[in-house]
Amino acid sequence: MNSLFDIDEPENDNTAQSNADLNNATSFNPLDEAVESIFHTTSSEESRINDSFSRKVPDTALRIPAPTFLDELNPEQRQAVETTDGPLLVLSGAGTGKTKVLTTRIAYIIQQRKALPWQILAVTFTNKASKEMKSRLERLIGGDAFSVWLGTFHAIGIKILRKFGDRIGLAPNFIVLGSDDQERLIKKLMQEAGIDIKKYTPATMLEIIQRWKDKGLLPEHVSSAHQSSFCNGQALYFYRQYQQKLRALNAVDFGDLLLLPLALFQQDASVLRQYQQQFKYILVDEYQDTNVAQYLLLRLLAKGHNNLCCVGDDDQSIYSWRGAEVENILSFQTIFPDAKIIRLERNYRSTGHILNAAAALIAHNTGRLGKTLKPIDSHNQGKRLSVKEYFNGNQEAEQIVEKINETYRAGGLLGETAILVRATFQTRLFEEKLLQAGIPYKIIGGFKFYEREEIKDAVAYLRLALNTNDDLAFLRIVNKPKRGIGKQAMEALEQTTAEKHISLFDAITWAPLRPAVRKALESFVTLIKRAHELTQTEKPADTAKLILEESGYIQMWQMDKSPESEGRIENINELYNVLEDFEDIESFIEYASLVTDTDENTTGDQLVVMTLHASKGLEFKTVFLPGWEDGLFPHQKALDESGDIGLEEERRLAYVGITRAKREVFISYAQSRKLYGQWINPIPSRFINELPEEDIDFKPLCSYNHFNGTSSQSEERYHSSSTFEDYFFDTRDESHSAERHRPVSRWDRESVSSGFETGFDSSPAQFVAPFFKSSSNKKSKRIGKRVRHETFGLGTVVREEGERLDIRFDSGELKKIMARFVELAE
DNA sequence: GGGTTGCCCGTTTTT
DNA sequence: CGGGCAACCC
Repeated sequence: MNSLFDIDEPENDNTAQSNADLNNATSFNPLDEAVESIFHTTSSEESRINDSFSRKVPDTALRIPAPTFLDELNPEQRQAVETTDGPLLVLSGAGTGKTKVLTTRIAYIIQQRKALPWQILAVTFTNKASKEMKSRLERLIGGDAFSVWLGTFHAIGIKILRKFGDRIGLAPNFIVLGSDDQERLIKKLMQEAGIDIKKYTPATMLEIIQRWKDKGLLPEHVSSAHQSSFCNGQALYFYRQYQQKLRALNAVDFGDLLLLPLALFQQDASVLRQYQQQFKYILVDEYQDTNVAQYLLLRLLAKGHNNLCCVGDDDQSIYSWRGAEVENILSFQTIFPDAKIIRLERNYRSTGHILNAAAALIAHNTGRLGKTLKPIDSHNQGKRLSVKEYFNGNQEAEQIVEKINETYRAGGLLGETAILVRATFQTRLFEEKLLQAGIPYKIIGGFKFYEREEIKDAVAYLRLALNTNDDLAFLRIVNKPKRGIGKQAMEALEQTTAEKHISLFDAITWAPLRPAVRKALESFVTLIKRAHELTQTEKPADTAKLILEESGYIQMWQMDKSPESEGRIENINELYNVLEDFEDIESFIEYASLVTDTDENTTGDQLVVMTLHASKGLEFKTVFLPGWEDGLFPHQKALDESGDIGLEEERRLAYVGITRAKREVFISYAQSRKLYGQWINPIPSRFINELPEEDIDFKPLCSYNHFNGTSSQSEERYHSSSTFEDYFFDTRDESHSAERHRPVSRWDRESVSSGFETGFDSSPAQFVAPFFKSSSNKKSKRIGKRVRHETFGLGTVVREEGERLDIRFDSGELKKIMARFVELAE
């Protein structure tokens, strides 16, 4: 068997036993009260709510108004709400009201007194989604919404581990590691083992480990079928080491928040049984993005009452690269033979053209469950999708921003518009243009608040103040600000740590240290001890303020004269604000380790720019989809690494993008794009060809005067391009254009390695990949080399044709010179 | 111990 | 092109 968590195997003693127990479970269970008291003792606030609720059950239930909320549902939605018992899969297409179904379903279950709020488990993927669901549920049923077990998979996992983690050797105050801590850890392990970090990167190693965890596999469960050849097959060894290290630190990573509850359930059937009995109804959002570990968790928990309702859309599965298994949703009916399937196909969001185009696109994928989205107003098709070609990425950004500016100035709302890109680097251009145009905007998913260096550092100070055994926090800040602690000192500390089995912090007392270093470290110890006292007496925000000031950390940034330092101090002040909302530092740290971005909600009327991935679940009146170029979208790496599977996922991403729009879609691509400082010339995305002609309005660059019927300014705009590049591409030799659309991917390093000069940027030389592959396709050894000519002086080789070189001299002149007339200049 | 240079490499990223 | 990091030098 692939996993020891394979729940269909009866020989698994624990599971078999719990199965037997569960078959005896009834909908009313005298154990409920006991279970409740077990589950609600740590969080005082929550237990208060739950206790008062449980005492007032009949009252509260009666006070729930008649279910008028059912009247707001269409027949399919209503069916999805009323089919409460047994396994149910709700195939919910984009914009068909799945959140409404989920929240109404919870309300309905409670109203029908099929379960008490805390007997319902509702899991989402993002904090944002759970927040949204909680507030909508509150509108339906009031304060009871807070008693429902509603949260992300990871938040649920943490809750379970805090309570029962000790049964698998995890102290209740374990810390949750962020990705940087994880990487640091695995890197250290690999270096200690003498691995060439360059060749086998810690990030890749972590990814392999993560995939195992996603599959619910502990090191001892990794069979040959799951083995990895990475790093000469040593990945498993490092997985084992890594887990040991985590345990020694009393830490878990994100994967563990799913994996360890599984391990716990496997090891301690009584714990599993308690949860199985508690959760009478389980609801899952975004089921298409669950991984195997999540699936196993759900299956185990649902064995109690068998009321599992999964909502998802296989066409929107875009996270397989992170371990999500579309298979979970595709084979739902096989796994649960008595499962009902309900399709939600009435789309309340988009126009006919948008839905047609999206449907035609996604129809190119195989292995779908299949569904057809129908618009509410089938008579009005709306506007066709615009597909537009631009000279280059710069012009694309400029004109999209210009277009947005027009509607903005005409009184349109920015909040109804989004620019959705494939890769984060694309946001840079838009940011620049939006800034110039003075349009309020928000880039989502760029820098996460809690991933910023200064925030991580501040949190590390708090962590260490709370627990001096937190070696990772220690490592992060021991020399920040500089205290003169270097490699030598750290090695001494680590050695002492290893010998005496004590923390790095405690090792200071024993380690052999040079006097100056000892003095520095001892005052650090005093500082942290004082910080610890502060945590006992002061409020969290004041504690943080005092620690960061007394440690000299704030001063460190104040002294720093780099342009970001001011922002860093602002961020720390923002952190104090966040801390105001917390009773104690422990709960803040937990929050900080689970929440990735605080500022997911836009303030005021702002345009949003974000990746397609980040846009899932959102909707906008107008959506811009720039950069539809083969190599960028679909992304070359997805194609290279996963072939047709990768292509299909990219196509689903395109589907997600299009279906975000209510009214208008603007797809575009550029003939040239700057990548890694060099120009490349991609071809239009193959997805564009998959859009039905009757749903789109295609505007190629060369024929703008024929196609543009709406605005007379358009022509002028094309010619008033503001950059050298625009001008250059506008006037360049037309003989190249015939080659422009050759279906050759140019999104790789090879294709940009040869090129010729733009002719405008004299120094340093800028390269432009040709529209065609250079006649001699062999790689050139001379391009980019600095050379000296007797009369023209220094220059850079920009093109090579046998012995004939094109050289851009520093004077700005471009000349053809035979190689023998120049010498290499070093 | 700390600053500097030179080389490598570059998706997406709910938690 | 630019960030990150390791080797290298003061």
